[in-house]
Amino acid sequence: MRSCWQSMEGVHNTDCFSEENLSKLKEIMYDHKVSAGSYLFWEGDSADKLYFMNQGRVKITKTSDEGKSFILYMYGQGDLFGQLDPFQQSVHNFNAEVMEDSSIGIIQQRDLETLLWQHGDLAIEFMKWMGLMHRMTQTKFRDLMMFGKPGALCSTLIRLSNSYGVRQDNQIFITKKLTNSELADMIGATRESVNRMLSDLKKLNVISMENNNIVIENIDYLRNICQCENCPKDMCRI
Amino acid sequence: MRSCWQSMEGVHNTDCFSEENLSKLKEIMYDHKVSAGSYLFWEGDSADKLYFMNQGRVKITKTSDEGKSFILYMYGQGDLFGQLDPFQQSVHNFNAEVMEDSSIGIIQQRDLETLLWQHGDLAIEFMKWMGLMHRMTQTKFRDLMMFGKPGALCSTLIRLSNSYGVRQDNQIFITKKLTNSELADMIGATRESVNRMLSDLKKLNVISMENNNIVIENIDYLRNICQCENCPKDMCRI
DNA sequence: GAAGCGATGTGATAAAAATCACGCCGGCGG
DNA sequence: CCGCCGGCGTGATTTTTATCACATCGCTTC
Repeated sequence: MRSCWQSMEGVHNTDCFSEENLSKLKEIMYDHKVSAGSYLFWEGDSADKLYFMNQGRVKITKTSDEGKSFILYMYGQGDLFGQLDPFQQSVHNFNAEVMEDSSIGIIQQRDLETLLWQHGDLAIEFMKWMGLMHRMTQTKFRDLMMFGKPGALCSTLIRLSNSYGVRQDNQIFITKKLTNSELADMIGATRESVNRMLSDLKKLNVISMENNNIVIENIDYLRNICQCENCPKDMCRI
Repeated sequence: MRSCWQSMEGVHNTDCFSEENLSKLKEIMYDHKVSAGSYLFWEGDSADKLYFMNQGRVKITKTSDEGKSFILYMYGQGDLFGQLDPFQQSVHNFNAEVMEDSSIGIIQQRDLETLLWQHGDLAIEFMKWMGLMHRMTQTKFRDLMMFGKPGALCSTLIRLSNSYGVRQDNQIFITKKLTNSELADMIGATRESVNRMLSDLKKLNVISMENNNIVIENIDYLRNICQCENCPKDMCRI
């Protein structure tokens, strides 16, 4: 029962899997509890696992020599991720930092490979999923490169609304708190710049704050800034 | 016979395929000649083909409302590309513009799907390839976001050297001519900025020009600027 | 060989974004 | 209740990058 709060979730990055195949994947998972601040993997670690978020939040990051960090993705409940190359021994290029105490299902590469060999239709859905994730990366790349920092921020707010938004009337509540520094690291800007851009958006009544959560009041304004093309919601994510 | 010119090519984005499987793919291709300036597909077109470059060059681009354009990829001989989601009806987010008269093998989605169903090992190699392409996008994304425009340019020069470089002694000749505007569109900068950055690199003897081709004289300098981690060459491409 | 054209080179200036330097607020632990 | 700390807000300044405005160069074309 949803009452007046209609969640925009239910859109996950695993929507390309059938119920049946998703549960096949779940059968080969081993559940782990991991606590905020720990790391699932570090760059350089061998990439031989997939991760499924039952609960919690994880960010995929990269840190430069000077200590600046960049958040490539943020994953929440229902998301599947990992450096995704089945049948390949490769190495992580990014870090996976646990942001909140989380419950995560871990799939071993060899178990996945066995399953993919056994079930052709799962293999096909897996390819769909890989393709979807790649397109997500590509469209984010475009948004962050082409429209300046304001465009990058607006794109990120729209993506947050698809990943974590709950709609009420014409407002969208972003149900995860994010610091300005985190937002900055998601778009390759500084905390101060993000702060000023958010202030401007507040002045224009494009967004507002409700006990430290961002509320989107005018998503069309955001869409306009980053020339949003209304991509499918399972692709336009954080 | 290579004599003193040792090509760095032979590294292609299809290296994850076995000879046998690559020739299976070639069997279902239909060869087309396309001329410079034409488009293989436009954003919005349905994405139901794969393309294999026999000869020539294609760039994948996006144009903003104000007319600025961004080059996401450039593909040359031996490269396979396309919006890559088998078993999915999706739509292109980018344009594919033919840069030189080209000979391109086109694979229809349904032919690919049949082949993938028939040959499990090809499906597996196809997944490897998809994963490799995604990692290429991710690492480029990182390079272009984290190290300023000079870092983005240096990363691009390194990637060009992996895609089109020929090594002689300590020099690497980039065998494709690129205008400063093209370089600019690859890194989200302006022609003038690229021009000034290239001038600086020339003054430092990091690069030189040999009849309008870039020659890399000191790749370590470039690596340092973009904190290059010496990723596998089949991943670190344009 | 003059005109036209696309590409390069470069100064001057403007805009965008980062950096530096604080003050402030709210929660938390002693 | 006080001190501390992490996060926020905001001016002033600097750095980075884009914009504008031309000059030049090499090539093609008539």
